[in-house]
Amino acid sequence: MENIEQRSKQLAKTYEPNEVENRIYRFWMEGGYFHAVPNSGKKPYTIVIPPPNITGQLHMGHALDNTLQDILIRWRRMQGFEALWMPGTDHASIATEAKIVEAMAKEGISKEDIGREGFLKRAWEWKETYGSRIINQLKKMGSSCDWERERFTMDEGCSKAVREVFVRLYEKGLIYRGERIINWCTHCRTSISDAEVEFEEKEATFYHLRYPLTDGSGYLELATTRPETMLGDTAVAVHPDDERYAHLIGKNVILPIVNKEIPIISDTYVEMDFGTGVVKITPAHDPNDFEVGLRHNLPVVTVIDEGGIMNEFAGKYSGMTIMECRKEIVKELEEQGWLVKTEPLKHNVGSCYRCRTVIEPRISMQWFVKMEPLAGPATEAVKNRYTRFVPERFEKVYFHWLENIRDWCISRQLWWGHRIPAWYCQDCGYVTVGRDDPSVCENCGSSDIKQDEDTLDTWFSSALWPFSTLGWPDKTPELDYFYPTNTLVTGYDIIFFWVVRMMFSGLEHTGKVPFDTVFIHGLVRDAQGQKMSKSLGNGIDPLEIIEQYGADALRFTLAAGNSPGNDMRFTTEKAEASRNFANKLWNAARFILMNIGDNKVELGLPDKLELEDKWIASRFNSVAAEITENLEKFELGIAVQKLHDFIWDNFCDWYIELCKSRLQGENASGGRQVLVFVMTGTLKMLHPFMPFITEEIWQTLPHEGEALMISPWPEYDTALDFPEEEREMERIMEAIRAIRNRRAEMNVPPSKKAPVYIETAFIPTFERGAVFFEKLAWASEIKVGSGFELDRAISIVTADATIKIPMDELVDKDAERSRLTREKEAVKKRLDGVMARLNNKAFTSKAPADVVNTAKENAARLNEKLTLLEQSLLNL
RNA sequence: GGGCGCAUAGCUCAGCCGGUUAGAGCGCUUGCUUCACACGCAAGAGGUCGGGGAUUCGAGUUCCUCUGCGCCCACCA
Repeated sequence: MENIEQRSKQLAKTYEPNEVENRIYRFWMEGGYFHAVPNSGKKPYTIVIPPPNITGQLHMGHALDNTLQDILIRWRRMQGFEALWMPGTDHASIATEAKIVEAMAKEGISKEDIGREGFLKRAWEWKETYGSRIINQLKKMGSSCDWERERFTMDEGCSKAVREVFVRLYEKGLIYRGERIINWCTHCRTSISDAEVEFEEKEATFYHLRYPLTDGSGYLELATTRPETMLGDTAVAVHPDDERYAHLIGKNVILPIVNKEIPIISDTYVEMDFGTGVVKITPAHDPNDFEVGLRHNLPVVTVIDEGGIMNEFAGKYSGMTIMECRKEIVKELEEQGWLVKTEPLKHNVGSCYRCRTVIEPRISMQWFVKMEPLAGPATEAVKNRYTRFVPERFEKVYFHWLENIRDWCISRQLWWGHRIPAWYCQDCGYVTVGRDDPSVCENCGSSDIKQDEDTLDTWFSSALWPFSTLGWPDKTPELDYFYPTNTLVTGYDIIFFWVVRMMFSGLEHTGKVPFDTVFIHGLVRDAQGQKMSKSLGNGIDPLEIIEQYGADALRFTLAAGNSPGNDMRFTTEKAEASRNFANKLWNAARFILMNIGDNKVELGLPDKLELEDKWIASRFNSVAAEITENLEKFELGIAVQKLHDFIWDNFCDWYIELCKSRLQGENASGGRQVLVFVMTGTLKMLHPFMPFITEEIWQTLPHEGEALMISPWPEYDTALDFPEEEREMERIMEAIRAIRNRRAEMNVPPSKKAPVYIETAFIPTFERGAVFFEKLAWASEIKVGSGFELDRAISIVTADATIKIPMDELVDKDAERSRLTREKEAVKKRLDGVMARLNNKAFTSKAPADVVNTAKENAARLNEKLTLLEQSLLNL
């Protein structure tokens, strides 16, 4: 307390976030306030962080995601929950491996040069160097994660969970290995899952080719966008019902250039209306053709290798890239007369979501998770409301995806990741899969076994994140207490990648849903509404915003702009407005501190409350109730907006102003007490949104407890409910606004004070409020009563009072008359509207009582105002 | 081919269960060296809530339909 004066002197005129933020964050860390422990006697509330990639740098998406999580976790912590925000990072196999390979390339080293061991050593070093970068950036945001529990998807515990899950699923027959056609990225040189393929409509050329019938009776015309794959054609297909070709089914055609006989088959996969109704079948390089090939037992001829180069089966084209080969083939087909025509065609092309390289469907031996048995429970859990989405519409997306799900290809031809725990016996061929690394074949005992070279899809480990981080598969107190977690906060763009997989994994392995609520947010876009991206270079760096405006301003901007599930635009103008708000708050605190001076301030409200005290207390109270409700409903944007309005409008623009004269007089201590009470209470509610500045101010003001971040959340208190005083204050405020309005219209400067005569039926109210008119309505003198006889005065009419201000030289009776008449007409028009409703039997009989009552009160007020206006006109 | 979202003040967006005179920030206009704050104060202008129809005592809000943007999913080569 003794340092308040000292502190208040230190308070700069404008808030300087940078120094404050680092100091406050350290203070929280030293206090251990972020740490949550099991079985504390409190109810748990848990959020697991979507683990950022170790390659990552904080971008606006992270900033939004983490702001929302921190708001929720701080709020729940203050509400008295044992709030755990579980942090960590993801190894991000493809992205990380690509980065390391890239870095090595600069040194002229390739993966093969240093081998698997050497590569992994480098990768871990890389992780040690860069893995903490994103974590430090999250700290700059103010994130109150339990850093003592920080995890990594490839740490010992997570790896153990991954191994356990793999073995369990394998033993249940839900993981299998097989030769399938999968999505192959020729750049990353690995398979990727269906979810990792991004489709984009592209302009292509549709080549119409003709293949001659072997019996010499003619040709079969077909069309393709990929002529180079004809080298791997093993059939042509038509629809069984297609009369045009029915007589040809079973006959053969000669594959041009290759000069090989291939059969004409029929399959319902062929669309009769599309192209010529004839499709060339290349089982090795097209997923549909692969299926057709299976149905018809067609041979598979692979002509493209894993690097996107034509292989030895491509004959003379061997060694060419796909595009080179296409060019050559088309040229040759044309020369030989097999090319009928070309036409432009728009069609969907899949590309790798990491590197944008066109996906090459490719047959290879891979590991898969059988999805059908897992998808059912995941669907049911949401249908039965064990987990819900906010906003709800995303459930539809979730269901749809699960309904159409195909088996998940989980093996990756990468080194950085969890290596597949399968060992192949070189003698008997048996596959040994186990929790511990085997030294011999489980089947024949041979010691000549080799581990699978592949690693698992990154998402395989992230899918376990909600429980692997809590200790699963061990039965830990953490798992028991914090699991299932409560809220999962993420963007709609990773529902498929992550949310779905956590859902079915959680259900399969723990028997419980991993979280009760999935809170979905949208993308942060730039000022033009474009997606922020590296290639466009339009990204706004959150760290720069923090540097310039402060972390609180960044958070406020993101929170205020959040409407569940919707995208938002980020502009520096918004950040600036948020910074201004922080400064407003800062100065309100400065004002209070200056007025406290050396005085001791008792905590809590004073015994005797003035009218304005009851008004602000009552407003504060309803705001507390509303905001809590908004937060419960995940309406964070609305909540923070309400706080903003309360602080700026009610507290700063009115209450502080109302207090000013009182703070100079006898009753100053009560005012100081109320100021501190409302300010600290408001700081509590604002804290989850703007943690740094609120903590800093709170520490400076008289307070109870060691930190704002662990002080109790304000609750609605019936003792603070003063509806009558709120109405009274409204009457006074309306009168003050009306006077200000009139004076502004007449261009009367504040320096020109004038007496104010108030004629009203609410004499006690206005007598109590009289003092406010001096400062806020520039009154030189106030009289409250009735029947004031004033010769040259302007009249200002509210529903509750007629205010007269003598201003000889400024009064123009004609202007007054026309103004009052205009106002009268406006009031009359509105009154007519209300009366029309009240005279409508259908309205009075069908509308609920409170709506009818409001209308009646309204009519009464309008009536009153109309009467007052008419009187003023008569008295002119 | 399915599904979803958005369309409200000059700009960016709120607006929950339908219910007084539709809000905020920025911008704009006018005035203000008011002893917390010009990153401020006071006052103000600005909206037939995309078009049409329906339900209702009452619709920005519900339903249908149309238009325009945007997104997601899907194996017509």
